[in-house]
Amino acid sequence: MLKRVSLKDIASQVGVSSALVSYVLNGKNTGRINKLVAQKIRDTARELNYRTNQIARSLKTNRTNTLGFIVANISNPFSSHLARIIEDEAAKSNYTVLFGSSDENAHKFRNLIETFVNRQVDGLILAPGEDTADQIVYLKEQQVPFVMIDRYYPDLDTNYVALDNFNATYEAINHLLACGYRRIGMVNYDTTIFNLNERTRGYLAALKNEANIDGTETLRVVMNRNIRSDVNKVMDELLALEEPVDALLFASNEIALYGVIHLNEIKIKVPEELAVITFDELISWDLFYAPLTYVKQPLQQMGEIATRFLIDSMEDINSVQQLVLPGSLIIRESTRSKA
Amino acid sequence: MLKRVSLKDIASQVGVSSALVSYVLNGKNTGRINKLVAQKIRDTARELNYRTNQIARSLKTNRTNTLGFIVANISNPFSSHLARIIEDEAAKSNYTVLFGSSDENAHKFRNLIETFVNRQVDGLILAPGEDTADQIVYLKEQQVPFVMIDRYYPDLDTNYVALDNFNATYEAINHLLACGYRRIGMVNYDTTIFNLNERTRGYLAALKNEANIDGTETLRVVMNRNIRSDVNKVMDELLALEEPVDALLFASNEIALYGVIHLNEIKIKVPEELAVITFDELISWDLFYAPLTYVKQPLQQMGEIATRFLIDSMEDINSVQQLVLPGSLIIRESTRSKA
DNA sequence: ATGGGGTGTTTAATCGATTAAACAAAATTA
DNA sequence: TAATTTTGTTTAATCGATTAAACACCCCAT
Repeated sequence: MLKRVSLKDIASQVGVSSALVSYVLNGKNTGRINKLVAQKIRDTARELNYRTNQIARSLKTNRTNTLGFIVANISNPFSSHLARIIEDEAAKSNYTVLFGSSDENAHKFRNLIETFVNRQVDGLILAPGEDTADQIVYLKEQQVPFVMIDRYYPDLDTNYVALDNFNATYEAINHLLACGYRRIGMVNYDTTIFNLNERTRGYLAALKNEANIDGTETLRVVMNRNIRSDVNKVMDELLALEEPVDALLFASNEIALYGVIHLNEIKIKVPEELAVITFDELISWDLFYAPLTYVKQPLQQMGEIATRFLIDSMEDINSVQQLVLPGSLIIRESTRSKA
Repeated sequence: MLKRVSLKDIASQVGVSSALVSYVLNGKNTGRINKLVAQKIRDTARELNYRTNQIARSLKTNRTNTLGFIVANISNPFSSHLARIIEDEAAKSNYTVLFGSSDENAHKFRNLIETFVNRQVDGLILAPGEDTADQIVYLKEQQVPFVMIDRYYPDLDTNYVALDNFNATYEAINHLLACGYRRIGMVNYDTTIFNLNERTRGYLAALKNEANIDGTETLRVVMNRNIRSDVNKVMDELLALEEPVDALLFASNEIALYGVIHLNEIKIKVPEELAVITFDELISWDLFYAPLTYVKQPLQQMGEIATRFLIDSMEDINSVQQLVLPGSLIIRESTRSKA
């Protein structure tokens, strides 16, 4: 890499001190600087193609103008879409975003936090997985500004923005009931993650309150380690019940992907034999012959608000803001009303 | 953010100079340092939870141990998968990867390069879009180590690793011919991007050499700005020809996504009425009732090799390595042999 | 003429880590 | 015992930018 042009190079070329060059290029002390000299400095900077050495600047100012965003899984479209939104939003406030993917692994999550903190990011946006509460507490102790997105710990007094998972799921189930479905199953992860369990709670509450049905019988969980085979297994179970399910709610886009592929394999007709609802807006849902009904999350808002909350926290570490946002149900072919 | 622990803090706690602390923690000068003192320093560092200030280290060493990866579009699974591979590969050599998405926009591409260079990344991995040749030339002039991946300029003497697009496409067409299809169409972008045009070249060559067919008549291009409606339009055209196409090659996963959704809409049966081949391994291909045949790119290899080439270039800026890799055709339902 | 107020610019310390070179004390050799 | 090596540690410069404080003028009012 060619040696880069520094303030000093400009200074010596123009014949002034590097301090003056710094003042001019940063627009400080503007009142007093000789206009001709200032112009000369600017011209020379352009001519030499000067670029600030951000490393040196950061060392002195203790700010990197960088945010870290740790997603659960970068290859999940939910994460990559959010990443895109946050990147754009942060850019408006002159921040660059670094990404990391924890792959739902607490150990990797910890490493990423460490990496980001070592690189002196100014703040963190986090979608934490299981067993990460200690890390969150640590960040709070260290007074590192951060905000949680999508996932959060309700008991911890931290910034967060997330979907109102309980009500979003409640409405989804309500929709199925309104379409005449009664044997409604659900497939969720076996997890301690709050927002996923809120979905289960919404499912059970809707069935109970709206139709006096006990959903526990048709609720199934799958393990992250053998997600695909587990999904296949529990679906087979639910469809082989004495009174089989006639509708199925998948608690995540990942579960739904495997679930729908399995429906293709075992040639179950949607929605005639089984109605399907899932979470998140994926183009994949349109490749299926019966485009899937889904709970759309307000990604744009979530990303913007998270960035806002974080920046507020960076200005005042005591600022704590929390928000849950409503989802919207996008109704399509896969939940057509029962004849 | 709490004031962080520095070398000096450890030094004063132990009662030695910060130089000695630096030597110990970096394992230099190991021969001469008193073992007890060294242990004490290490213990104190742990006790105070010391983390190197990478900013300060970078300023001095002129290395950030950071690579920049600019993808064409982070929400394309091709990109995010590659990002994941490169991240893991780079980590093995102790590099962190920063990501940026140019969204196929030359202006954004330029900005990202600037951002990364200002932040002193040690090297760049690039998937450049259209009109970016000037940027590539600039990087070469500035002697910034970089490698191109997936996309490259054949005329520029730079590092790259990419798919052998010509032969991969040739084989895909050959497969269709072998299955008995004769009216084989192709939908590609209207672009100057080399690797995409190689696909067109492979398509035409295979038809000509293997079956003496002139493919130009069934070749269609779409514009990036209205990609979805263009895809719909050209597909309708090809299916409405006097002699309609009985097979279709989509030149990218994005085109195929829209294309297959359209087939759902207009209820064309795959493969009975139309066989389909696409590029890239996407889970989406399995949501379609006739799982799609596709050209699989050797992503793992591409990512590993690109990282390798880049690191070689960082050690010796004159090192230039180029490689094209074969794809593999994954044959499935969407190209079943004609009865 | 003297002191006060602008104006324009420079000096010098600083951020935290690295590292060549210097130094001091102990150990070894002559 | 004096000279030399070895051992253990410190000094001080450096990376490049920032910025408070100092400085040197000039102008003007008392």
